[in-house]
Amino acid sequence: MTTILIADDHPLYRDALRGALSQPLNSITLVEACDLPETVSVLEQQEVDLLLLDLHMPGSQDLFGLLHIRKLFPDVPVAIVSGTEDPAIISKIIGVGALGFIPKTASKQNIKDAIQAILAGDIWLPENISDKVESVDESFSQLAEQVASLTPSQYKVLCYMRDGLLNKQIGYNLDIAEATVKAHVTAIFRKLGINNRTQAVLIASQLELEPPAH
Amino acid sequence: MTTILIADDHPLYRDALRGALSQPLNSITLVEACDLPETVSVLEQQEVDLLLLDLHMPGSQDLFGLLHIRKLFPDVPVAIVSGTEDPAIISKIIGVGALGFIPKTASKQNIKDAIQAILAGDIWLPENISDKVESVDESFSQLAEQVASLTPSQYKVLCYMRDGLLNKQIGYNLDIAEATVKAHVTAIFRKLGINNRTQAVLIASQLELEPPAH
DNA sequence: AAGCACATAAGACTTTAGTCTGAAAAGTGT
DNA sequence: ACACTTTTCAGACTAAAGTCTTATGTGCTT
Repeated sequence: MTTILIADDHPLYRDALRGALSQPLNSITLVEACDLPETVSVLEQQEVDLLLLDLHMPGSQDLFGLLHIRKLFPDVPVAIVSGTEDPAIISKIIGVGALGFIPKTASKQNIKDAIQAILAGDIWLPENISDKVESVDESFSQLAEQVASLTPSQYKVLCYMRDGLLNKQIGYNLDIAEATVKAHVTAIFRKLGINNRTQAVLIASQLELEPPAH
Repeated sequence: MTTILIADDHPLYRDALRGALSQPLNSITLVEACDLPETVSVLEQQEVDLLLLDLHMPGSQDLFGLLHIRKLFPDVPVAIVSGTEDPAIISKIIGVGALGFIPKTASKQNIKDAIQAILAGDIWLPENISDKVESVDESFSQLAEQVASLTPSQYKVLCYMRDGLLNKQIGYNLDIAEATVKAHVTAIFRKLGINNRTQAVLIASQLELEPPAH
């Protein structure tokens, strides 16, 4: 019995994925989520054998969200579903720990192949670009490691910093004291090897892959 | 007599452009620049009838640099040369005031056509994507307008802010007092409708179009 | 000549940011 | 049970950010 979690904010595409999965694969359980917090919540509650994650979900923040998931649930295989087909971006996705990349233009047969490969422990990429995917450069993987070393609370604080909030506002949102926020901020700076919040915001927004579409 | 300025940091591609231009068009003068400050310097010194601008030049910062050029020299027609072919990005480029977009994969004939069209005052786009280019949404064009309203000094200060520098360091780099930097920073906040530097950095980095390649 | 935008900057001030020390509670894994 | 990490936060402090006011000089426009 295999459990697959579909995390995508687009209901229609969730339907399409469900359709592509239910037919070829039997004895699977499908679970769905439409934003990042919900995805985390599902992963906490039940065992999941494969996560199909859309990079552009609300709260996901592209690679930033993927790093977060990888950090919290290192044992859950993750395949990224996205509309992008840029080899440079796909390289980074793989470099950050995803086991596969499924373009939204993939056929049902491709999706089926991909999922079976990933469930078997392989890395799966679209054929036409698998040779274009290179290993990411050292500075990026170092950055990814540093961001991945953040604790969940530190991650949340960094998310709010990236939205331009003051420490006081972050504390209000997370329902903790400003002193605690400051403690987290200092810890983040240490781990990222920086010394002010502007640099932290820059690092966080470097993990965005596309310009904001809205 | 027509003067064309080629601004591209890649010497080989400058050569290629030069080759594509010297043959079909006669009675033109070619000038070259390899980074943004040099481009500005050339535009200050001589009349230029067309600027072929690479978005990814050192110091250029993508749309940020284009906005800067458009602000300083609103009468100089600008065509963007870039490797991207993403319609969303091209839409923004046109929305920010460029008169044309020439993909780096364009043929000599295409380049010739493009330049003649733009010199004649038309907007030129690659055929295969000209129908996919949409008008950019209101919030983005409003953002672009606000950034374009910055004075040259304010632009420079924002550039340094975006690099994570302190006011004191910015003052040292620009050889002005920290008090002056603060005055500029406050003016920038007013124009952008924000109240702290984190938000300024976010706006500036939203005008980046691709993740840093290096 | 007068007006205007811009750049420069000092002074005084309030508010955030950020560090350091220390400490207590809660959870995690062995 | 023990060690370890994480989260929480206070107090005291230094540094930086940001506002407001005022002012001088320059260059450009009308």
